[in-house]
Amino acid sequence: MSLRIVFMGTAELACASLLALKHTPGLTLTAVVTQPDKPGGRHLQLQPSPVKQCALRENLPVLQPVRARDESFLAQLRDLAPDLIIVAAYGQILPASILELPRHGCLNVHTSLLPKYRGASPIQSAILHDEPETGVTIMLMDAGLDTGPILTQAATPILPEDDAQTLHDRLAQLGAELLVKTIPDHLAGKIPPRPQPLEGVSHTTKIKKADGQLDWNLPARVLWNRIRAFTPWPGAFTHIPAAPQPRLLKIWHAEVIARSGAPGEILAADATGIIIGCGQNALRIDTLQLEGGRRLTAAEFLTGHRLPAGGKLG
RNA sequence: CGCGGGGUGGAGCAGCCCGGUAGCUCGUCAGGCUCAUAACCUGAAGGCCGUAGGUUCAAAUCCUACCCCCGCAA
Repeated sequence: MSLRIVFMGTAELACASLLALKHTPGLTLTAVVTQPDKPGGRHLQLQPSPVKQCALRENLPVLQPVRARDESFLAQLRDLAPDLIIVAAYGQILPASILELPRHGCLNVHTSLLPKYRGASPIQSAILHDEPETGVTIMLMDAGLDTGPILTQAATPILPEDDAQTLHDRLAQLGAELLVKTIPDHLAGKIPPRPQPLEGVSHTTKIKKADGQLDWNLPARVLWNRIRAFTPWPGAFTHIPAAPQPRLLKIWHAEVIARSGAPGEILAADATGIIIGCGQNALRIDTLQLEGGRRLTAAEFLTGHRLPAGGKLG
């Protein structure tokens, strides 16, 4: 008798887990639940979520309730009679009525080492806080926000070359692997759910576009972490002086170097990078993008744009 | 029809408003200088100016449609 599973997820992060479940023998994905298509992209056209696209490629049935708490959806879910629900980056709070529905409960894949970084932006937060490592947690969901008891965890170091994208990809993979390893043990009752410690709890909030604005008065190390945390979204940015008005300049990649200068000042600009003074030390920008243009290396950028030393960014 | 920027020799940009010899930085190639060089000097190659129409004596430049890239917003 195959185990009946309903998968609930929306963001790209969840796709790896969905695929892993799909290819695990002994499990039957009876439905994939994801958020409704939303207008987005350049012409605000309706776009299916990454999970929906993935589910359709895998020929899995898709449900897109506007509100997961609605009675009509609950009725649908009951008809599916899931033994287990897996939730990953779904984007809606689930009511107790859903959490209590499957006899094996609802498992959540969360990309942090809980109880640290509960909430919306665990990956970015770990980078911003200069953590040496982060990881994924598989937990049994309860009514709170990422407060459920822990089943399993796996850690991964945050490397200097990591940004939110690379870390996201690695955690998505790690989470998927951990998930399929955890499920059989959980079903067999071999994993006692471990309540989250009260010590070390922290919360993250949704990242806003404005968070990407770089304040050059901050130490280079802090800005470096911001750049990595906000790549690829929302992007770390500053402004370059221009007429009639300053132009948005996105910073994709930079490194901290030992050098000092006025915050925001262009200390040097050559093929090896564009060096900007910070509150402490300096940042050497390697990869950047002017609004309207594509992403360029510092060398490419400088062949077509003048950035005289002494100019100020902000 | 959400707002906006852009497609110009291999790369990045200027020129477009005020139509009329396609320019700059870098790269490539050749030669020179040098102990030497990614440095410097000299020279050369390389472009149907996104596509298709239109206006005009003449279009990269003005008009129309389409394709593609990008920023904002979501």
